[in-house]
Amino acid sequence: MTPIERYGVETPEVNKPLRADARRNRARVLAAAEAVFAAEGVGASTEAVAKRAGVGIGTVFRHFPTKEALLEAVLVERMRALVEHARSASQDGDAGVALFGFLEHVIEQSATKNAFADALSGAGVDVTQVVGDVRGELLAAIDVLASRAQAAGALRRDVGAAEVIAVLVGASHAAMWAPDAKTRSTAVGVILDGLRPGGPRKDGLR
Amino acid sequence: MTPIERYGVETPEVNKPLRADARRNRARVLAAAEAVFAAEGVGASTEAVAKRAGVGIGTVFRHFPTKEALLEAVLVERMRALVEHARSASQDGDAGVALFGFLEHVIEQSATKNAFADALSGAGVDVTQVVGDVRGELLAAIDVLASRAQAAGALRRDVGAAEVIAVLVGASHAAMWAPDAKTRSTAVGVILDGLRPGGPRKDGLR
Amino acid sequence: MTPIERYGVETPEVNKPLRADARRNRARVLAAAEAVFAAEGVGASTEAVAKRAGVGIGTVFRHFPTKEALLEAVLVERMRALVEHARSASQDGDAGVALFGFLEHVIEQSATKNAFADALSGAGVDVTQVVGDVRGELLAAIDVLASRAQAAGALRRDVGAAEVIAVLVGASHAAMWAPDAKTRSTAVGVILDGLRPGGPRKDGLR
Amino acid sequence: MTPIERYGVETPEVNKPLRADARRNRARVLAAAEAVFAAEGVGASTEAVAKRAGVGIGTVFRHFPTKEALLEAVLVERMRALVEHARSASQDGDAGVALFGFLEHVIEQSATKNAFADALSGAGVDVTQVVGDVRGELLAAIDVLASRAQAAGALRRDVGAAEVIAVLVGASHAAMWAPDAKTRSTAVGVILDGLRPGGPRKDGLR
DNA sequence: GATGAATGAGCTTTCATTCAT
DNA sequence: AATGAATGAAAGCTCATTCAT
Repeated sequence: MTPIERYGVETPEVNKPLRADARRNRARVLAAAEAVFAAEGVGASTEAVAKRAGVGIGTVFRHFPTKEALLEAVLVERMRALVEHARSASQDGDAGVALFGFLEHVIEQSATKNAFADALSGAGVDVTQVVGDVRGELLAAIDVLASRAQAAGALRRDVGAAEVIAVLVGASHAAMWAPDAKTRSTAVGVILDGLRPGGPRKDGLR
Repeated sequence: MTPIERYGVETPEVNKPLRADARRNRARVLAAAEAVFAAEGVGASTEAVAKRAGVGIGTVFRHFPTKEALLEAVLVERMRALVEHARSASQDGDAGVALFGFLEHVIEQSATKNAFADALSGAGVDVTQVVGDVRGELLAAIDVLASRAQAAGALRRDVGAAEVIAVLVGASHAAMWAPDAKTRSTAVGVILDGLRPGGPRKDGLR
Repeated sequence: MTPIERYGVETPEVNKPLRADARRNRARVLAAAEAVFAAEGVGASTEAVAKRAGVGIGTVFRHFPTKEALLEAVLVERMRALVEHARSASQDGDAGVALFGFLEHVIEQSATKNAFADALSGAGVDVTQVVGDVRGELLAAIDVLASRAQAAGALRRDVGAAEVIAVLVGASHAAMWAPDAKTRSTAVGVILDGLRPGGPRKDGLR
Repeated sequence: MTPIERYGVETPEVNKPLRADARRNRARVLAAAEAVFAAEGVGASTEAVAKRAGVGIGTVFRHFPTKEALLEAVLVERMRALVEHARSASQDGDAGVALFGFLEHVIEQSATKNAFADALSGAGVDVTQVVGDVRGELLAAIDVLASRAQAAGALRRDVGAAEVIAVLVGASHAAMWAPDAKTRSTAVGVILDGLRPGGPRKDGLR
């Protein structure tokens, strides 16, 4: 379910046909912002977002009253997509495949889409209440994946959802930093290996 | 060789006393830039750096012709410190302790010092030739640590210096993202565990 | 005749019931504009007026094609109220009480209602033809008050309606400027005293 | 003494020759602002001020960090001029001529220079500490004029400096409002007459 | 007729960079 | 060599006005 459809949820049959264009524009602005910020970084100008969305700059500010609000909305959007993905992954029969498949998918995207990993870390934006809500949902969704994986013996028992996310953030950045595909693949493999049981050394090395 | 001494390179014969203050100023500006950018992010104004250094803004631009050059110099400075640290760590008797001690030290700093981890990843700045040089030095220094650790059986044999750095970058970001000390400690432990031998699963899961 | 009825003038035959809401809206917008501009100054946004009036911004512009037209309408409205007041004051038996009572009432309001005095002076708005009509009516109404007061020996004979209004404008601003009630009362008293006979010094001081 | 020379006071002989141009520019910006705001009102753009001063817009903001600060500086400048004028007027032999000459001079300027009278009333700008200081000086300077005039029997005894200023503000606005020279002259005369002794009517009309 | 979303010129403000002193 | 005043190109944001619904 895309965020656009959420609107439909609150307006089951018909409500205000007036807002059809507004809705369309809000979605276009959000998509444009996602693309522009991914390509040029959060320093990209709001004007660039407007141009990309094919709307006037006033329209951007009508929907998102400050640039920070826009950034936040993009963040929330990205996190929401993660939540969706995590939830659908939980349907997978094999709990281990479900968890690690999800993690690898996210990491893969990060390597491509500049600053996608930052969606998880808040990327310089002061995370507010709104983000807090989605963050909770993400934690819950990943908790499901993690618990099932632990029950199936595919995940270390000493980590919770928060730790899994932290490791995911780390792996994403490792993937972004790696200069070539081979390094990236190996480094990510190493990090994810740390999550598998057989885990913490018992030899006292640390 | 400190970055300051590089200036001496351009005056092979004698170091004129005239340049004493220039040298001092360059160092002060660099230190100020490091502090200011760490505290306020790379968006901080050059003027703020000048003020912190106690010099006029013209002086900053005399030493670093653009803001990007200044950022780059800070980056190089940070990486050089890493190189120094890695080199001195190689002196440690226990190769495993040497490597992991170094890694944990760097990660610890990252959690504290805003954007220190970004020094390794280039932090939005287009890394140029100059950085390339230091990066080579860092790779070499870490290669020494890694090789010795592998010889001592403390590090997986399928990773090289590049992979170790990638994992380090990842662990640093994981540490930065973690909301509390316990999560941070566990997540970092998990990631570093992945580097230890006993490594890649043999069960065909990946 | 209220400003609302002017609409009727354009529909000489019948007042279609259709226009009932339009009329109501025009009045609500005008009242809202008066309140908003008084509270926030003429810099207040048209949107704020619409919100206060409980109508869409499009409705405001339907009734008043530009912001200046809206300001002008507010001005006319205020002046019309003054005219009404002056006319009803002329009914008073004592011509002196009628005039000075009117003046003091206007001044009192000025001290309270931000920029009320500016209604008389045009307050930065280019006064156009429409205002000119009401201004004529005001001059006439005050001329009646002044003439009667002069006949009764309560007003200097060397002033006409224009001068009385000028003095009234001055007294209003003096009242607005005065930092406290005592200063205000004394200053206004001084200014109005100048209007009473016994008037211009004959001692050659000016 | 112009505001420019005040600088000289603090730098009796030589000090920082560097600031010669800065001083010149500050004065030019201030003069330009005074002219532009007088001509177009306080809504005039800062850019217009810069253009008029023949400097870049950055220069305006270097000297006055916000537009409000610029407005305030203009205000202070105007008030300071008033203070100077009042002080030099106090030198006049005839105390009555000194006071009324000063008042008429100010009023005359108001009629010409748009919004000059507003310098006294704060004209929509939130008056801050700085303005407060000058206001105190103005009160003191006018107090001298008023006291001397009262001693000489040229001014009502029931008014103080605050009341004189309030009346002055009123007279200025009356002058600004008056549509023609004759009305202006008469109205101003009437208001100033109220300040002369012989003052409050004793006939019980008020 | 009413609505409010869209528009874009224009405003204030910041900041990297230049250059006269 | 150092200074900091001057510059002006953006950037974020507002608001009168238009127009599709």
